Amino acid sequence: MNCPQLKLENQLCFPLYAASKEITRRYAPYLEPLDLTYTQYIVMLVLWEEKKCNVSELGKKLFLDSGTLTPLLKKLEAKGYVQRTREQSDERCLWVRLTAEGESLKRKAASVPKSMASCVNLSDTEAKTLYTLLYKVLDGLEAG
Amino acid sequence: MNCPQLKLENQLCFPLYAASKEITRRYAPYLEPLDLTYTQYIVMLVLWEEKKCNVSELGKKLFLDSGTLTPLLKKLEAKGYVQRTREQSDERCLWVRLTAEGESLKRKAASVPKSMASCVNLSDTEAKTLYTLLYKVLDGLEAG
DNA sequence: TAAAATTTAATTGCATGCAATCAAACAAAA
DNA sequence: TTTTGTTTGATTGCATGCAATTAAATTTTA
Repeated sequence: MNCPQLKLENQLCFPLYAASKEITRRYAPYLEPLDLTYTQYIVMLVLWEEKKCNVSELGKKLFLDSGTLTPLLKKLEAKGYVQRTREQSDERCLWVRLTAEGESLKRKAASVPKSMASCVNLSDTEAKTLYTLLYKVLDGLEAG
Repeated sequence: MNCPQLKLENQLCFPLYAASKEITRRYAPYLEPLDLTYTQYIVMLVLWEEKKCNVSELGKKLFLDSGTLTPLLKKLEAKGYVQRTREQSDERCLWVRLTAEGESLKRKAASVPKSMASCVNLSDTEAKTLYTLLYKVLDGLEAG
């Protein structure tokens, strides 16, 4: 059976999947000194901006569910980077806050984005186009 | 500390990571009737083209290592889709071949790419641009 | 107010992914 | 031929990811 649409080279999903994995793998050496995995790193990115966030907000921002976040946040707590505390008035709500150590880690992380950018072989224009198209895909998936 | 480069919205990696995950998740309902996960699906894509492939070739094409492929291929074998046999002349080499059932699954898979394309909210031109940029990233990572 | 529905995390089970290591088979060199 | 190195998969251990379920707390409704 001849089926061009089933050829690997005709899939859009595949370079997306592969590039994502390879990029994540490339982050590892830069994140290792911070004792962070890539997923832990993007959680910290949110916390460095927000200071305080509950699990469902984190999940919405990062497209991650509680099955992923709960154990990950417990690990960040074990490392001493965050604190997990229940809301008094509604104990279903768990607040995640940076500790002083977690806050100070931001300084060490500041150089990571530049290091990574140098690994990606795109011009500023190309990077911006890619960024826009990826968010268009994401928004489309959220809507659909 | 004010650090714009650490804002989530200024990361290129993040929409790449999130879009990849969401797309993979969107595939699940279309692949479920074939009894395939997404990763199993892309392995089958290669085999539908190649008929016969060893583990290292598969890994190179799909950016996956043996720690991922070995158990996955054993599952495909358990489902009856592939056959794993050692090369006579060099027993380190393991050939993966489609069974008749694996081959016939191609017919059922033929509609998957179109279904998925309808989930992605991009014009043909945008999709082509995205494709090109993603491969540029991938090639750059392989080279660097 | 009592029951039903909703919200929010946590848990469970399964499937990746990958680094590091191991083991077997083969190839090259001394 | 023995040793050394290389290639190829397999194994192990850790960290995601997600669907489905559960449990607790709160809100809505009858």
